[in-house]
Amino acid sequence: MTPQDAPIARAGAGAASGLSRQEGVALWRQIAHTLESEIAGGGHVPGERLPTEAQFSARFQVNRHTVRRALEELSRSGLVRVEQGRGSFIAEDLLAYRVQPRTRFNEWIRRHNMEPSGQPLELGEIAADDGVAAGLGLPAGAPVVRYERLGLADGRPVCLATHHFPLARFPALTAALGACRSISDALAQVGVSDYRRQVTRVTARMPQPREADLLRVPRNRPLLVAENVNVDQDGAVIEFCLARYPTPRVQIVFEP
Amino acid sequence: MTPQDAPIARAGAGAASGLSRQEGVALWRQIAHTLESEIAGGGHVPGERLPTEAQFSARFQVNRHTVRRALEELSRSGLVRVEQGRGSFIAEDLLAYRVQPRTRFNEWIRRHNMEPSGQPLELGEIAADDGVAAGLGLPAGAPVVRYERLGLADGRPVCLATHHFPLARFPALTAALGACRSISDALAQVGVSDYRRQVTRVTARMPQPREADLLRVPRNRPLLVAENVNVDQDGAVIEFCLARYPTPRVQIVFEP
DNA sequence: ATGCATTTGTTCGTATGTATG
DNA sequence: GCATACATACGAACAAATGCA
Repeated sequence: MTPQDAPIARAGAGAASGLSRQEGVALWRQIAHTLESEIAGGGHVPGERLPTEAQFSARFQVNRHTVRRALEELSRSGLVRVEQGRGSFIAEDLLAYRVQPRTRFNEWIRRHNMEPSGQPLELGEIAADDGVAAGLGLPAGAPVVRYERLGLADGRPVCLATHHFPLARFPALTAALGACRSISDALAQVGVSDYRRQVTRVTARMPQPREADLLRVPRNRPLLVAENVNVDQDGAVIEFCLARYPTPRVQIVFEP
Repeated sequence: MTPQDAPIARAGAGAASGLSRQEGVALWRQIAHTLESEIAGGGHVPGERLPTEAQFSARFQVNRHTVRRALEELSRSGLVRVEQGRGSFIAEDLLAYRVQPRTRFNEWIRRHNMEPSGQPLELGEIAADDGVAAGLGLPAGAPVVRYERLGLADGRPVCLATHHFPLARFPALTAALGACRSISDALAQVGVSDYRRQVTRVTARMPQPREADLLRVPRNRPLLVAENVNVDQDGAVIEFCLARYPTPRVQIVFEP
C-alpha cells in the first residue's frame, strides 16, 4: 500500500488517510500534494466547491490546522480560493492551453472569459544561440530579433514567452514590435498576414528566480516549457518561441 | 612573489596536463575539446556524473574559471548538463514523445532505435475516483480495471503509466492484462482491434517518492504528466491513462 | 528539524598576450 | 614607442543549492 494510491486506499477500509507519517515529509505537504494532483488531474469544474476543512480533516485523519496549512499553500499557488464563511473553491483561472495551428494568446485567454493583456519586458537584436538557431533553421550566430513578454489574464501572469524572429527577413520588425500591442499586429506590419503553428515541444523544469518572480509562482513549483515553431503560408519558419507556463494553473491540451 | 609567476612554476607539470600553453589556442578550448572527445568517444553512460570542477582544475593544472569556461561551452552545445550544488552530468539523449492518434509505447521507443520493455507493477479492479471517472465518462465510483506499468527503453525507465478501463465493458480484461505482454494485445483479446488517442492533457508536477524511485530521477526534478483518453472505432471511451515522464529525458511533441 | 560538507554560481581584483591605430 | 581594447588566465571570497547525517 503506497501513499499515491490514496483514492484506492479510501475505497478499501484500512489505512484510510493515505498519508505517511514520520518519513520526512510534512503532513500538510502530502495533503497539498494529494489535492493538487486530484484537482490538476482534471474532471473538476473551475468554481466547484471543495469539501469543508472538517471533512478533509476526517478524510486525512489530521487536525484541521494541518488541512488549513495545506489549503493555504494551494491558495497561494492560485489553485483554490478560500472564502471565509463559505468554503473553498477550485480557482476559476485554470487555463487549458489548446494547441492548435492558429492559437493566439489573446484568443486563448478570451475563450476562458478573461481579459488578456501583455507586459513587454525586453526587445532587442542578438545573435542566435544553438537552440534558437536550430528552431529557426538558421546557422548558429545568425542575427535574430528577440522579444520577451509576460502574458496576463485578468492581470495574473499566465505565460512568459521569449520570441525569436530572423532579422534577415524582418529588418523592420524590432521597430514594429516596439510600436504594436500584439505580435500578430507587428508581424502584419512587416508583411506576414497569417501564420500557423508547425510544431510544439513540451517539457518541464524548475523556474529560475527571475521566472518565478515574473510568473508569481513559488520557486519549488515546476514550469511547463513549450518550444513553438511558427511558419508562414509558404511553410517558411518565421518564429521560434520559448514559452513558460506556471503549473498547475496552466495545462497544455492536444486534441486533434 | 606575484601570482602570475605560477605558469612558469608549473611549466614542468604542463606535460602531465596534456595542454599546450602559449601556442595560440586558449586553454579552455583545449579542455573543451579534450572532454568532448572523451565523452563522444564512448564508454560513458548518459546521465553519468563528471568529475567536479575542482578535480578538473587539478587534472589540467588550471584555474577553476578556466574549467568553467570549457564546461560552459559543452553545456551550450548540449553535451553536458551542469546543476548547481550537484555537479556536471553527461547529457541524456532526448526521447521525443510524438503525440499522434495511434501512438503506441513500443513503436515510440523503437523509433528511437532503442529496445522497449515493460515492468508490470499493479493490476486490479477498483472504484473510479472523480478524476478517473471524469476521464472515462463514468459516474464516480464505477468499477474500473487499473493497471500500472513502468515503461523502459534499453532498460532505462522512461514512463510510468496508470491505465484505467471500464470494467463493465471489459469484464475479462484483468485476466487478459495479466497474461499479455502489451496492452494492445490484451485489448485485442477482449475485442478491441483498434483504438486511437482522443485527447492529451499535459501538465507538470514534482514526483512523489515512489515515482522518483521507479523512474530513477532525483526528487527535485519535475515530471511531465499526461492524461490521455483513448477511444475505439466508434468513439466510445475505452481507456483513461495517467502517464508520468521524467524530465529532461522526455519531451512531448505535438506536430499536426 | 538543524547544521555541516560538498559543489556550482557570482563577483571582485590582478596580470598577461595580442591586435589595433 | 605608446595608448587602447579585448580575450585569456589566475586568485580569493562569498552566495546559493544540494545531500547527508
